[in-house]
Amino acid sequence: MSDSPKTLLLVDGSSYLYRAYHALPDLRNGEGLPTGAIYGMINMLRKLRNDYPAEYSACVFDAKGKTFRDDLYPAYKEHRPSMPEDLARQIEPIHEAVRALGWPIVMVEGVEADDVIGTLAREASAQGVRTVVSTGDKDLAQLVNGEVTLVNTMSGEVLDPAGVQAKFGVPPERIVDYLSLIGDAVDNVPGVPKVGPKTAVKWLTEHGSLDAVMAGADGIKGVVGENLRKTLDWLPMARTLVTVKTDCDLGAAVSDFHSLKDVGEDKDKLVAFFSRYGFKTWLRELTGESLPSLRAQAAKGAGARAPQAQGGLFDSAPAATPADPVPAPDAPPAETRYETVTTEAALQAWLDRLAEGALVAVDTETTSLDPMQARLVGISLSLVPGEACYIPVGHCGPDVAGIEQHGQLTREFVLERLRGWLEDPARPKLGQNIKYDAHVFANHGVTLRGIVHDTMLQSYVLASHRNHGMDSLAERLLGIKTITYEEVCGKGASQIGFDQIDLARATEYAAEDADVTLRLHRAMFPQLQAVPGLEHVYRHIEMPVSVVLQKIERNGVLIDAQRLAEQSAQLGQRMLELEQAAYDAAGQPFNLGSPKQIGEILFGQMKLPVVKKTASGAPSTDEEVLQKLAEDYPLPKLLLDYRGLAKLKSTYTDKLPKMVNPATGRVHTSYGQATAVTGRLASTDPNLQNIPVRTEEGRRIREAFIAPPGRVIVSADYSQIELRIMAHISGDENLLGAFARGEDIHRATAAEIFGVEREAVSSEQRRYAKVINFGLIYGMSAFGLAGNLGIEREAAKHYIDRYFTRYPGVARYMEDTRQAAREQGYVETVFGRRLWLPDINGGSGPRRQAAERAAINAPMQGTAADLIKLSMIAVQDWLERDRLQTLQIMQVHDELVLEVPEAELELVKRRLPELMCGVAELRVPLVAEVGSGANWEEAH
DNA sequence: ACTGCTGCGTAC
DNA sequence: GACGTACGCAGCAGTG
Repeated sequence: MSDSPKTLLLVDGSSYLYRAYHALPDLRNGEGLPTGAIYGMINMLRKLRNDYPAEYSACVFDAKGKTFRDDLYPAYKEHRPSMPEDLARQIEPIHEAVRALGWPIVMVEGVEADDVIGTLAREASAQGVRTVVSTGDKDLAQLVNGEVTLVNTMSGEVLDPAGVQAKFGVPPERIVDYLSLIGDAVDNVPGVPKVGPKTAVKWLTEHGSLDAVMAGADGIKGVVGENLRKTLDWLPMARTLVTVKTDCDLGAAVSDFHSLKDVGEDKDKLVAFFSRYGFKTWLRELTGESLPSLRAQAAKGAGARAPQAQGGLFDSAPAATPADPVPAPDAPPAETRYETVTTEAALQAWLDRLAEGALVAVDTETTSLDPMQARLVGISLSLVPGEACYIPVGHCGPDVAGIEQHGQLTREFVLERLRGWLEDPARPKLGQNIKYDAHVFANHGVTLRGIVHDTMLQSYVLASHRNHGMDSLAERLLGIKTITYEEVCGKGASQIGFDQIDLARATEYAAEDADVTLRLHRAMFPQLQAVPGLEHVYRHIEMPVSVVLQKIERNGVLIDAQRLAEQSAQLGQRMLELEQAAYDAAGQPFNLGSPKQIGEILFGQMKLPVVKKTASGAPSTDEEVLQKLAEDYPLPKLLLDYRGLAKLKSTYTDKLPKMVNPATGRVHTSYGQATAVTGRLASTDPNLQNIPVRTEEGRRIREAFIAPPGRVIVSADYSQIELRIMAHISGDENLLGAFARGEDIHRATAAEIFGVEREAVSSEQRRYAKVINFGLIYGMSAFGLAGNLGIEREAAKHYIDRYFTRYPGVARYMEDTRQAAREQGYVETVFGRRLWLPDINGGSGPRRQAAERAAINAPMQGTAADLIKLSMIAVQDWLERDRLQTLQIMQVHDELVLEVPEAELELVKRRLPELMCGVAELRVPLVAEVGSGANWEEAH
């Protein structure tokens, strides 16, 4: 063994092509040519060159031509989809780039890349040269030994013999056996049916080798044993196919690996290439245009950033929506100065700048996406576009006392120095979804105050139907391709925490976020100010409610987990009984949770009539269908009952206890404030806006939403809010009159439609009227109404006509709204919130009709959302002003739920509905109904 | 194992 | 195609 063995670096180019193509977004250069795979490939080769200095290297690609495997097994790689067009167009450019970077390319006709790599690695080993193989393909793990290592450049994973053992459960020399057993679906090489990684490892561990497994096949029980015996004849062929050859004839061109030397970059070619494909950052590096020193320092050794967008990237905005400002195509790249703050002096310098009182963009990096669990890893700040700092406080390793550790200031020290500014309501702050950052600071005992702007909410108010993520906003409005979190931390199983990222790379990413947030504000806020209604919604509804939402989320709600567990047990018991009954009715067991299997039983075996089909053409088994079939057969009813119980158990009684935060003992939902296009909130993790209420069974879940001792739950909901808004907007005299007189609105509607006195309305008639009233809000057609009521379409049309005759203002409103939507491209709420409808003119028939229904619904749903948001702001303001102990804990679209000390109960029950009804003066009275109790069910 | 889609069902 | 806005479950197919 030599003191310094030489290294051969082999890149499995073919496997990386696909991975780079799929992993990266659809990048294109100025000519519209796809460049994502090219970019990924160059990036990867540069990184490899840096990480693994090698005396010899090559990039290996598959070549044309049949291989020995095709001859042995004609079905080899059959069914594999052909290469996507956009990738195929990048192959030639990739070869060109690889050559320009100085890498030898090896392609041998009739030999797969894997076999080329195997052969070269073996030759190298024979001559005492180490080999590093860079690949994303697990099959090559069979090549690993003392001299050959595998590296997955995209995940950073390095596999030596111990690594292979750890990853696969078998050593490298058993990988071939392992692959033979499980097969390779991608290459269309079958293994033993029903044998996956687990079974393969188990067998190989027990018997030692594939040969031994085959020899002992008779002793293996069960279906898998049966399958193994059936496959015995095939397995030798499978082994041959999955074995990488190490003795190929590579021809004269690559007679041995000594010829595989890096010839160095061809700068002229690279310059031409980078400019042709629009890789501006790399171009700048090559042509020596220096970057600002701090920026360059931050970028050192961390790979280049993605190329800048050049115009082809911008999705074309629907004609009717506001045009995004697009930067001039030849605008010079913005210069950036990003600083990593790791000393007391540097922190003080930033504190001095903060003291000047300008608007500051704030962003936090953390350990978790869960806002209540996230721990602070670093803070970034920006006061001037292009300039930002990153203050790391939690990178690598546990906390220790003092003001400095791991080359960073400690979290306690930084937060104490920043606390005065962070908590000062007079120091204006800006963020992108700053509600999240407020939670993070709160997790460390710091109350973020002075939140005046949020770019996510600006985007939402300007165009609620578009994306509001920072990366897409930056691209759309600034023409900047930002570093994504995924690029920094990876994704899926290989994702690592931000605290693991080195400070230079972390600064690049985090400081950019603060910088970009500030720049986005400067791009969007003037647009908001240009439309008074939008500025009003932003300033007086969205920004203040954001602060309230953060408090509500933090308050959380107390859950009686014990009670839910009991319910789960009962539900599970009854499900078992239903399951058995269903098996008996069907004559065989099947998965009751699988619509597909239900369909096979009902419509395949039992030949029941197909009532309707799903979107994909399969026979539907939804509630409506089962309901109908249940009239004539017993099984559908069992399935219906089972489904109802399964839903309750899986979604609610099992799930909610798992969502209890261990630190607070309560459930903390997150309200999405920029999710629903109409202005409504959305609740996630868990969704507390769809807790059952309609059935007796479901309502029991609400009994588990409780108050702690000495407190009660109070709930107040707006009565008929959307119909009231319809009356207000339409100005229909008849409808306004009914509300003014405080009538039961469905009864009044029934009296009008059926032409009877209020007192003479039957419950059936009232039910019809209720369905019609709801249908109107949703823009329902005669067809829909007929389906819903189970009546003829003609009859439904008759009722609708009758309705519009009695409420002509409503008919006028519907038509006016469609008209306005077509002319303006948007509709508005009473408070000026806009909903853009790109399909209202441009869309195809069905899409345009859907847009028309959305146009009719949005002003009502959106105004209701505006009203309850104003209520939440007013209620929170009142509670804090009067220093009450009452907490707001939930919002469910037209309902507010509070947790109230008994001493404040009477006050809250009186004042809460007053506040809710007083937030706006409409042409109809607003009515809120309030209730209280030991749990949500009692209060509702 | 992970991802994304389908089918279904819950809320207002 | 036919009723608007959401979230999330289990199953399942495709992919690594």
